[in-house]
Amino acid sequence: MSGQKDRVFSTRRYPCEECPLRPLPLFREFETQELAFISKFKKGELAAAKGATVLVEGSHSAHLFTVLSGWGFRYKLLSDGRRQILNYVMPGDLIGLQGSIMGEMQHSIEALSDMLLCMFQRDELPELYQRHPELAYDITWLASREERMLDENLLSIGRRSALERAAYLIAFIADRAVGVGLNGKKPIEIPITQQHVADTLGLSLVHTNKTIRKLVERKLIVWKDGCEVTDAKGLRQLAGWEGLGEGKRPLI
Amino acid sequence: MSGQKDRVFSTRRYPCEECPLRPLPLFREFETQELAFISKFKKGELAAAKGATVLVEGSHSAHLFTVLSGWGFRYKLLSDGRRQILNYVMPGDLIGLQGSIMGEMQHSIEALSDMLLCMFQRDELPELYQRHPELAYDITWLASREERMLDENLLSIGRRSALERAAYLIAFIADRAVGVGLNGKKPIEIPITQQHVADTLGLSLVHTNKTIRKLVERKLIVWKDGCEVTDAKGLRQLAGWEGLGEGKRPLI
DNA sequence: CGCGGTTTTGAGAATCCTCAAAACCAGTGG
DNA sequence: CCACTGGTTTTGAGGATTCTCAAAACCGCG
Repeated sequence: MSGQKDRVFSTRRYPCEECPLRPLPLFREFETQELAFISKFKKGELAAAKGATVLVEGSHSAHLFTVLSGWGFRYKLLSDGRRQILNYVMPGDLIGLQGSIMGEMQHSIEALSDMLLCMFQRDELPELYQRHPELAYDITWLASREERMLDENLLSIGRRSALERAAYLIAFIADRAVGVGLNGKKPIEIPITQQHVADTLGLSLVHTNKTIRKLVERKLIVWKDGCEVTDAKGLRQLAGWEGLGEGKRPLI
Repeated sequence: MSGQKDRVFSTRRYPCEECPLRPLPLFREFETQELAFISKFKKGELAAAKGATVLVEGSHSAHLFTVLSGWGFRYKLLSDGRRQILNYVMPGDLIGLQGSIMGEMQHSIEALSDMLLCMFQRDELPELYQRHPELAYDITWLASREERMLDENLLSIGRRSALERAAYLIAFIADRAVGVGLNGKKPIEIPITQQHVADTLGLSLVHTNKTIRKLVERKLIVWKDGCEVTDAKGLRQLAGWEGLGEGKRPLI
């Protein structure tokens, strides 16, 4: 289900000044000075292969990361192996902050596809707070955003039916994905298995399969090596969800 | 289920220097200088009566708060009225941060008991970030902590059985409550109804009742005008939960 | 061709839900 | 003091949802 190995550290820099993400309309403009600091803050890049564990629960990783490309997911395990996926991570997301701020990681992160990550040094975070209050504010902003997403997910798992839950999940991921330009072609393709969906929704694999089948019958999605979203509006409608309508956001 | 009214603003100050919470062993020591700033940051106090809505989803409240005394809960509603309680708030918790950082509140907060809240001005937050990086860091710390609690709750709702879920919830609340000295007598008394438990666990009221009854039969709790925890260890064991074992934490 | 991972299907069982009504209890007004 | 009220807890019963177990189908890959 996961591999610890497959990690490749590359010191070769993807210079922040030529960041492929930053030009996207989703992200706010940054001062040259801020950019310079971030560039200095960045210690290198980490390539994680599909299936690799990027961060492990219980560890005290010295790093935190911003996703440059690829997909991943955050999860927790119960002692008997039951798994709950907490959220998905995609380009622009800051990961490992919890561990950096509070010490120990309380969740794991696994790569859903090959990923490229910007690496930052945990112990330089205080310096960032000292010297760049706006960036500090941005980090809090990102933490609040994660909290907001978790609130939504909790609402969904707690109070929506299986079908609504599935529709919400896919609509939610699709919405985020288009924001960061992950839809190369028209329909967004989400590289997940039905086991991931089950572990996200808190359902069994069998029932998840039957639920997804209903979404396919309704022509809201196509399932083919992952999920292709064909009718995002229909999904939102089924879930009774407005969409996340985010404005500009920071990118560390 | 809630009342918008019952809010009493009192300008009378509970001076930060005589904060009843700060001396607790749970909270980290603060520099005189930091304390002075917080004291200036604090604009007054808000008394919320039991059942009052402290913050409403969709609003752009000009304030954020730290709970001085009393209990409350954060929740979200689906358009048809289904309610999900996201977390409980108790003394020392900072609330309304999401709204302050990101603009609009995306959840509501209701008082479970009479509450007393320290009021801060949202638009002075940037100044705090400018002038007191350590406090800024503390705020991020608190946001990360909330995220961590949500992760745990999500795991619980998604992957634990009804009985385990109930045990976890009560053990979790109890653990937090003893930390902030909410157990006047021996057994911790949690001022919630079974409807609250149901809306937290994502269960129906009827099934919640039957589940709680099992906990009572096992002599883990007593239900009498709310929940009295008689065997916290037993609850943790049933839930397969370690406890939160928090170290020192900040108090804004 | 065989293998492992993923999806699909069937069937019976457990969990959890809804509906409905009663019991209980503190507070209120007559 | 008592009847009434509203909120909360309890109980019963049938039904829907979701689960587990088991097996087959499918599919890319070596």
